[in-house]
Amino acid sequence: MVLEHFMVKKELTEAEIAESIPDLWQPLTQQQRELLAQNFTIQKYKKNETIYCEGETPENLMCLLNGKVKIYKDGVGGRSQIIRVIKDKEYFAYRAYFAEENFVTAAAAFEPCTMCLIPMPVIVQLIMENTELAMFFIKQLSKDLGISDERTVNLTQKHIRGRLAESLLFLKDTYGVEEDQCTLSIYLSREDLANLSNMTTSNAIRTLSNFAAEKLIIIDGRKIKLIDEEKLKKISKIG
Amino acid sequence: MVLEHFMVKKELTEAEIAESIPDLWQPLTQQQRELLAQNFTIQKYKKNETIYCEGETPENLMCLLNGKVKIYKDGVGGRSQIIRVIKDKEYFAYRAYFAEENFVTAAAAFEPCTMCLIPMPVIVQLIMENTELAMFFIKQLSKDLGISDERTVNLTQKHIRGRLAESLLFLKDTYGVEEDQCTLSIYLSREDLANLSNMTTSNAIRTLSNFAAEKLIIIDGRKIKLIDEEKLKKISKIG
DNA sequence: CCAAAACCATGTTATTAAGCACAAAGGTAC
DNA sequence: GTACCTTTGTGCTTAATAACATGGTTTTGG
Repeated sequence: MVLEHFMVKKELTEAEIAESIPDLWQPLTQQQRELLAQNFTIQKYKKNETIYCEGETPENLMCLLNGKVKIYKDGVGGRSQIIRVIKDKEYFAYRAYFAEENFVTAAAAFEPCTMCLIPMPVIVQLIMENTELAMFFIKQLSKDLGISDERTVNLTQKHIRGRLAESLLFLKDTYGVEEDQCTLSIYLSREDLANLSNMTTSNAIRTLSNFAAEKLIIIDGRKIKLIDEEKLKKISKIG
Repeated sequence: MVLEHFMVKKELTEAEIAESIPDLWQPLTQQQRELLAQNFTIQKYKKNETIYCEGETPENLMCLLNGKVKIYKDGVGGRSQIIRVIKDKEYFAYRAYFAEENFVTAAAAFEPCTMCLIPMPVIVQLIMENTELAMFFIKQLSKDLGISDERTVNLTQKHIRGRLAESLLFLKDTYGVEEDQCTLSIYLSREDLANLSNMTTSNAIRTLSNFAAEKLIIIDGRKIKLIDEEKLKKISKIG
């Protein structure tokens, strides 16, 4: 599947760039900002399009400007596991470069996405020149590692209901809700929900139906309303 | 359980320090080395002693000089999960400080251990002054994050035999073997082996016995000899 | 619009792993 | 040495989850 991207090396104003990637931009000197602006590319992806694959060599840091992205890993027997999800203004695709590895995960767009790309060598040069930027990445990686360790335990020790409840709450935290304050803003397939919660698609469907029967949620196709969040938290906590 | 440590702020020679923590030492200027040497403490822990607990506030970077350490997390229902293990010359206990969190894991000594402690504020100061050191931590965190992501999928998707086989091979890779080239250098309880492989102690015992019956390993108490490593790799791979 | 494909739902069965009970072996303290 | 506690080993039972089968429903693409 070969797909065309809009690959735009457009002359964005510095103000536009600054707003897109404030965490990266703010610590930089004027000279460093110019270097960054010269190496700043915008790229768009369609819904469900693959962004990168396991085994590929990382080249660019990516920052999601808008849309929703999943980072996942294909495990044994065709089962896929969603490792984390990316939302607006989050950076990704840089870990493997820093570790001097190829990607161990893949990334795909849940929805149409716009992101900006910056070549990793430029990022490394900026880190070398700018201590504050280095600390930004150290902090980001440290947080992600903590989350990953936490996730390992949650996915392995909690039971199905606990894992699904946790995923629903996680999706609310990450992508938020619509105007009614309870409909999740992301509409996932049952399969993605299963891959996020480490279970088979059948079990995601079944457990979701059970939650609906227990009036914890209301489901309408892919639209999910969280009704009894307290109860969901309890289910998530006890596993 | 309150225990006394040997807390030695001894005047180690610079050569001794350089040998203990080469990755940290090598990039530093003479002035930075002096700062580090002034803030360098040696501490010893007994077998099975707790090094830090979940929820505590991190204060020091630790480098294991000799011994073996487990980083683990207590999950639901008293089950414990070993997240990673530390060997000679590896750094740990710094992630939470960088992330500005309390520890989300705990650490304990598998065996009698000696380590050195360096206050995290000193480390941060050195990182701010020394780009090469910053890159060292970025790389280390990036590698650990990749390992953690990999581990999440292995622990969730592989079956019991695959997970145990993987743990045995992992222990060989990490801590090595004795002179006979096949006896694992680390003698773990069945419970630790279970916690490393995400299974109950009963299942670790049972599966280990099965491996022995299949002549893949020889067990003699806690001593484990890997006999048919190829077969173990195959079991680990197919899950 | 229609056909094909993908997705959702539900029931049934099979497999896997956990839980429990108990006995034997090994270590440790006194 | 003896008593006690921890660890290891085994068998059996039960619970949890995956796998499979089938039918309905929605979405997609021409």
